Amino acid sequence: MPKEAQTAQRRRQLIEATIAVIAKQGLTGLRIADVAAVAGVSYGVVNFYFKSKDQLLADTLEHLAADYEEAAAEALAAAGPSAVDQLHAVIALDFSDRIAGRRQIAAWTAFWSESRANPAFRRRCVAVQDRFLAMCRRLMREALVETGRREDLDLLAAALNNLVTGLWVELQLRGATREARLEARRVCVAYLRALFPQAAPGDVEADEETAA
Amino acid sequence: MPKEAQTAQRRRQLIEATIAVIAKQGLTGLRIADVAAVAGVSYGVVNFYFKSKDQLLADTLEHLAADYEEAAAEALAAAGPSAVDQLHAVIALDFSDRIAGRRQIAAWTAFWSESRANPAFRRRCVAVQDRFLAMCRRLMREALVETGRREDLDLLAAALNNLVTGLWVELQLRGATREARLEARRVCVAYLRALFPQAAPGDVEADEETAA
Amino acid sequence: MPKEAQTAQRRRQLIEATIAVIAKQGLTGLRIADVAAVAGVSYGVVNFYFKSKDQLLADTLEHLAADYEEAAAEALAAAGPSAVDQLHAVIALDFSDRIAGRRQIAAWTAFWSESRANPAFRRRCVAVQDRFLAMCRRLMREALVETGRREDLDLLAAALNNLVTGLWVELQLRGATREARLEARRVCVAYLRALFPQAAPGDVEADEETAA
Amino acid sequence: MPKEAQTAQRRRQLIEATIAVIAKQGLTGLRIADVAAVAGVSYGVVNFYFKSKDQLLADTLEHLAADYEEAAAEALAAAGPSAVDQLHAVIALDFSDRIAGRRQIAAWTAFWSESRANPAFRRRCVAVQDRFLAMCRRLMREALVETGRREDLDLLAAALNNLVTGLWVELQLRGATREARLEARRVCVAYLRALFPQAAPGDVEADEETAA
DNA sequence: AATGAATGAGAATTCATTCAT
DNA sequence: AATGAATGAATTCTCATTCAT
Repeated sequence: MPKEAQTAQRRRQLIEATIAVIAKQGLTGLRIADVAAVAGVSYGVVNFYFKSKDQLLADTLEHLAADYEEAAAEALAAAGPSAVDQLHAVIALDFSDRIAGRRQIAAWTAFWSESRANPAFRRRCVAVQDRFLAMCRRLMREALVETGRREDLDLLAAALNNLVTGLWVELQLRGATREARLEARRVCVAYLRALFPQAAPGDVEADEETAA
Repeated sequence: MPKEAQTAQRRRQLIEATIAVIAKQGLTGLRIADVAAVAGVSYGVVNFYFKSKDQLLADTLEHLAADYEEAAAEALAAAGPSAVDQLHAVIALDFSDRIAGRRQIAAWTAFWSESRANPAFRRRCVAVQDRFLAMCRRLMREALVETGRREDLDLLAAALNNLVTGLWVELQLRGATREARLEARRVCVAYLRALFPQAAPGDVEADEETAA
Repeated sequence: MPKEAQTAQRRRQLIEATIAVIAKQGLTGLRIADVAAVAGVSYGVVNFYFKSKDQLLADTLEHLAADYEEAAAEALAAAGPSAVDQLHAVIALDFSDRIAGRRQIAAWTAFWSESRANPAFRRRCVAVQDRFLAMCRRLMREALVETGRREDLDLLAAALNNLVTGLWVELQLRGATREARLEARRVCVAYLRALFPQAAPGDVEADEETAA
Repeated sequence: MPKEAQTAQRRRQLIEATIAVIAKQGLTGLRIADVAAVAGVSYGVVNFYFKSKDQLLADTLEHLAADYEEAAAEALAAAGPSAVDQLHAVIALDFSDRIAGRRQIAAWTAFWSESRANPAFRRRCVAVQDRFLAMCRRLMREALVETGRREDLDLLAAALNNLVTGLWVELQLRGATREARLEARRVCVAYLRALFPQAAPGDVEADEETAA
């Protein structure tokens, strides 16, 4: 393996260990030594690849955010052309195993909670939300052209965005099992159905395998 | 002042200082010494009134939760008899200064994020959510009797619940200013309007003073 | 004891322990834990009274420098009115037990050696040297008025200053025993005698008890 | 280049880098990695050519000392036959660019300061001083035969020795610029003139180029 | 020979907790 | 009750040294 790839691989491994430790012990219980232990390396390695614990956390958030944004782009590209279908594709992604695994959700909620104290966290979290909200607005605008306009469209787009966020907190509180994620997705779908009664959404259960 | 009341007062003062410090420094940045400094007492006092830092945090969450539950009961009692009005009253409370102040929101998100690692936190947070969800279900069931049934009522009630949660995270990320809270409330109201188009809600602006 | 005095006392105790450890282990071998052990306290105490190791060192240098300047002022005040007598008094001080003890000399040479890398050290060391040089110049100017002018007076004053410095390094290398300090003083006196042959200096041996 | 010569060359390169790093960061700030970086090699190389950091430092001191002793022998050989001339030649060397460069002076003062804690350092530093002192004694004895005896000759020879040492500390504190070295040399020359008024020394400025 | 990733001992620092005053 | 000095466990970070490539 070329050296750069190996470095990237090691960093990724440590970041994933970090997310796992946050999920298990919370951000307040995160110890460099535990990260190293989970990654199966000596703890010196962590400070070798990340200048400091702060840097490790910043890079962890960046990894999480970039992964989400990438997955969202892919999901949109893979979905059908209808705006409603695209909304459903995004919702499926948001509660998929890849994106909304127990560990990722724990990490996201940790970063959200620290974001008032850490400007770098805040900026990155807000950037993700901004993009997600813009996407929701665009898709809902298109969907409502198809199904009939509403004057409070931006508020309803924000509601979708924040509904997803709130469901993630719920998953954090109750455990992001496969069943819980499916139920969360059903809540979102119910919301979309309430808004777009005419557009028949795909069956939640049926989609799951594809999304996971 | 009788001794017990004075003790309760001191504890409350320290708990509020704890919430303020969490808001400023995050849970990872919370130091007993800072709590004491904010409360204007020496740090020995904190260990005098709370067995340990863990206990201080548990009591802080309890304070937060009890305060919310009490305020919700009051808000329901003060609202009109219509289910839709009661829903609006709860929403108004959820984004009021008393309940959704910058500091409280920061504390709530912190407790949520640590709840997987701390069973005591988890239990208390889930209890609050359970009650809120039950209330939403009951009120929406009643509201839908008034306005027409839906089969996915429980999902829509969960959506309301989680929408509020998500909006709190949004407030945490973007700052819980008065204007931001008002906007969050508008999002909730838009959701309710989408569900109950017939029921004309009160004006958001007009309510604010009452709720605050 | 009033609280402030106790704090000052503790700080002094730790600074003296620091000097002792530098003398024994060198600056590179200085460990906070050793300082605490020598002072007979737990190592937390060191960070309690000094924000950091750097601060401890800066305060140690300040202590050393202030002590020297104070002792020099006292020595001058106590000496006779003749400039030559004052020069001899300063020399006696410079090799006295109080000022040129084994430990102090080790500390001074350590600070000198680090002064290029540490601007704060450099400033303080230079300030001491500046004052000492100014004093030498003034006294030698007066002494030479008494005994006959020389055009290279400033150079000869600098020589006295640097001779003392060099003798301190010599004491560091060979051990600042009482006898070694006495010998160092004899070297200085020989220099002064070479410059001021007419002015009969006091006997080195006889002075020692007074100076120590 | 034969293998052994290449090895010697590499070692010299690393030793010079060590001296440069001591000058920049002090002995407490010396890191193997910095030495390697200054030498332009990877840090593994340092441990390849020197068993340990301690060994690197010991070899650095040895290099410094041997270089000085060699240069002194050359300077004496190159000087005229008169003892006073030889003294002046040694003084010129002591403040020459080759011997008293900013970096060397920083290294010497570092080794002096650590010499109480490190017997190997102490022995080597003392050996240099012993030889220098013996040379001063011999030359001054001869010079005084030429110009008239003094009973305190050994003390005056020690004074010369320590004056040079002290001036090096001064250069360490104030910066060993060309001008500062020239001034230091003037101080020594003034001292020699005070001792040997009859022996007209060469002009300090004129000598400089030869010495450097 | 050279490189630099990996290791882990060692040191500084932080900070909750204790307890004498 | 309140204070804050003292303690020392726990943690981060540094960096010399090892060693596989």
